[in-house]
Amino acid sequence: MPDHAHGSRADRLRDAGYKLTNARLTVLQVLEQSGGHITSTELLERVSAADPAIGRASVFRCLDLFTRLSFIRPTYIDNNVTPTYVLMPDGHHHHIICNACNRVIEFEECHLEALTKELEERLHVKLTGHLLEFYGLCENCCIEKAVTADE
Amino acid sequence: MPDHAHGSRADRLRDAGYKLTNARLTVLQVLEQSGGHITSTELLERVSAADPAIGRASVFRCLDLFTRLSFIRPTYIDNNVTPTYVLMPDGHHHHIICNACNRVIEFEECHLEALTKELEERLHVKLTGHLLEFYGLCENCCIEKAVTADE
DNA sequence: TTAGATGCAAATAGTTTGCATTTGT
DNA sequence: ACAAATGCAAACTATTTGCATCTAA
Repeated sequence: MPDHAHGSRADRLRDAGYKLTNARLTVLQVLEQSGGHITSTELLERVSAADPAIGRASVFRCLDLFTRLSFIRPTYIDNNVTPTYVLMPDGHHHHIICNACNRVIEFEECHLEALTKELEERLHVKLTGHLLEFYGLCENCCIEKAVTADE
Repeated sequence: MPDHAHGSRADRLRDAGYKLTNARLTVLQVLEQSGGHITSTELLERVSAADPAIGRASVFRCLDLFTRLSFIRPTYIDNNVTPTYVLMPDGHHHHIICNACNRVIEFEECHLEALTKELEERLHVKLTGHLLEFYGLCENCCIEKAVTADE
């Protein structure tokens, strides 16, 4: 078997009662090498390149499973294209999407620990992760818009 | 023309240079009557019921446009189903999605004003809205899981 | 050993496109 | 008047499903 160095998530898979199959480990590896954002189309290509024996359906079954386990979350980055899956390394992820050029700017801090705790207590829920998306204009598009407005 | 009582958003449409067509006003009305969440399939049905002359393609074109204008945001609530569009009344929206039963619990407060301001200053961006999604287990599913674990 | 997972290929269904026609401004 | 927007229906494409086979535990 090839080198699959992703202890933690594979462990979580096994602990939840799922088999550590080649398809699952390969998809996991491709996701983890994606740098945080990957579309289903790109994922299909890369998984197929890594191991042509893995079928398309299995890749989609992995995406389902990993979403249910909060490893990833599908979201729409480019409008009306195939979904983009974002990795949620510690159960959460945050980014800004530019409405003009679709650039994605990531940031780390969210200061949502207090809100998480408050919601869990008030609503009697157990929270395992979150996704925070801001929408607006990136620096470049702010400048362009200002220039356009001047003309 | 029927009663289209949605001043603010229609105004924003016009101000951005878009024509106030029957298709757009009807889709806007259906979205605003949706209570905050609606799938593209449901939307198509309701628009068609409201005015059978409106074509499917126009509805999708509206969804695109309204997303670009930050009136709505597509998201995946049920895993792997048609996208759900959430209304962002004041540019933002927040909810909790139960990973077990897919129930959506909305909440109002997010305390993100300070973070918004900080990001705008630090990254030189202009932010117009945000979506915050928490994932986890709702009260019912927490209880069920506890019961199951006891058996 | 065996329930769970896979790969395949066909079926499905949501969404987009091209174009002639209509409509808001 | 005329650019923008529409409706239609055909084309597309991503995703799902059914089933025989395989495999991790």
